[in-house]
Amino acid sequence: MSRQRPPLTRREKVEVREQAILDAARDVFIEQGYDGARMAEIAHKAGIAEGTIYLYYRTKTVLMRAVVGAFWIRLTADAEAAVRPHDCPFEALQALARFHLQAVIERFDVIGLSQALPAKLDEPTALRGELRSYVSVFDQIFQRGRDRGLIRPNAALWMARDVFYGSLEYSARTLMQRGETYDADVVDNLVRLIRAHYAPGTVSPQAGPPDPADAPSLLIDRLEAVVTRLEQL
Amino acid sequence: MSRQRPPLTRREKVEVREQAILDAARDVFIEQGYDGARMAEIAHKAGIAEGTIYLYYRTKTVLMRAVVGAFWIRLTADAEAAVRPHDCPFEALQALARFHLQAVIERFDVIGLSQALPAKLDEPTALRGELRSYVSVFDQIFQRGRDRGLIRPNAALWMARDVFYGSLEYSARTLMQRGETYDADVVDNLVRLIRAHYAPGTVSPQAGPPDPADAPSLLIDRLEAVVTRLEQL
DNA sequence: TTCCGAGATGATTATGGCTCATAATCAGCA
DNA sequence: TGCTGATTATGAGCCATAATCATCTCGGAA
Repeated sequence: MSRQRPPLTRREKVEVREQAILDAARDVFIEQGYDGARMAEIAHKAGIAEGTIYLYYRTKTVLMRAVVGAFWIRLTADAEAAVRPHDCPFEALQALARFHLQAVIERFDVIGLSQALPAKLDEPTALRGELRSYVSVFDQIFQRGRDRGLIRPNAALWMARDVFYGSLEYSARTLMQRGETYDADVVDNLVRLIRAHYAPGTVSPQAGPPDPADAPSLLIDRLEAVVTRLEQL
Repeated sequence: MSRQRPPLTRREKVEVREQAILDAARDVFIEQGYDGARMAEIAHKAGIAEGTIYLYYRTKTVLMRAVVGAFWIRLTADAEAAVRPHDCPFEALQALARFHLQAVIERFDVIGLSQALPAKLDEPTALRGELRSYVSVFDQIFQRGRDRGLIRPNAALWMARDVFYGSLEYSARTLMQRGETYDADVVDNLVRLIRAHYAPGTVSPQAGPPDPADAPSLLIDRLEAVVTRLEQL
């Protein structure tokens, strides 16, 4: 519709080409898998010659890493959007769990590629950043819950995170194997599970019941310790 | 030491060769990954010609499937052995969790290959049986717990299973990324988590109104959490 | 108009999975 | 113990495809 001739600078042209390659590569990788995808087909779909790809991405593996990285960045934005409306941490957790389970099932192929990828690259730093960003959406919710006193303060955040993402990923796999799709019960079960274990006051059944008589003196001890720490900042 | 000439029948010779190929393939696949592994090297290590491999395994993918399948069968036997001594279901669960986390960390490479594999095979039946057997070690323990009334009778077994294996697998990944190894706390945390949620009678604190008596303690919990975050800045 | 060089091209090379014509081996038999 | 047909092993070569590189294109500066 824009009648005006697009004044493409050199830099812009490069970016357009780069995006075209990325788009074509995404389609072909998803459809054919890593090994099945042929660079010739990607080049053809992007409307360039085969050799040109290598001016933008040194190898096939690097190209797929770029595709998968872009995917995670997009997914992170979507997850944040899904979580934003919820103020209550547990509602946010529920929303994130729903989003993640849905995403893993829908985009199973791409996510599968992500896991196969790191082994291929020499630098173990591959994808780390993107994955870390995605996963930290959970961390922020968990932190908020802790600040509001809805979660035990001594809970190890990373363990909770592992349970959350690990369970959902595994559930997605088994759901798909069984030929089923998204299952709300899985999400509910997981959120209740985490809630039960990380709720404050709920003394974990491992340690013995605290002696009520100790309560006031213990509280004062802890209070003094915290004040001391504050003073030292 | 056996002076006697081993009377190898044709069938026995075939089995020996098959095992030699499997062993060589396992080593090379682990060392080089699927794509990095060259059939020529596997053949060389097995002491046979390249073409001979194809008399035993039709393709490279089929060969790796055999390697991975044998691995899971062995792992299942080991897991059962680790669990056997424990009569109490929760002790058994703890033992299984320890074993699994250890195994996933030690054999991360092979297990990673397993996940990359199914996508490569046309038949979706690939590996299903072996994985199902391995995973059912958990199921048996959970069932026993239910029979003895230690676990809510209405609990969905497969969801518990997903949480168990999913959490451990994901934990193993993050532990390794962090350069750490086996961590007993992860196992303890998970077992307590499952115990808290699946114990009978324990109504999950869905929306438990906070007991006013807990207020001071909760306040300090929150204070400690905030200070901890402040310190980490 | 000529010239330049960054950028694009695709024929060519290198690699590795897989095939197949041929050779080696073996059990059964006289 | 030699003969024989069937079974099993071999590795040079085929082919698909990732990656390379000599060559070409073309916008813009002189």
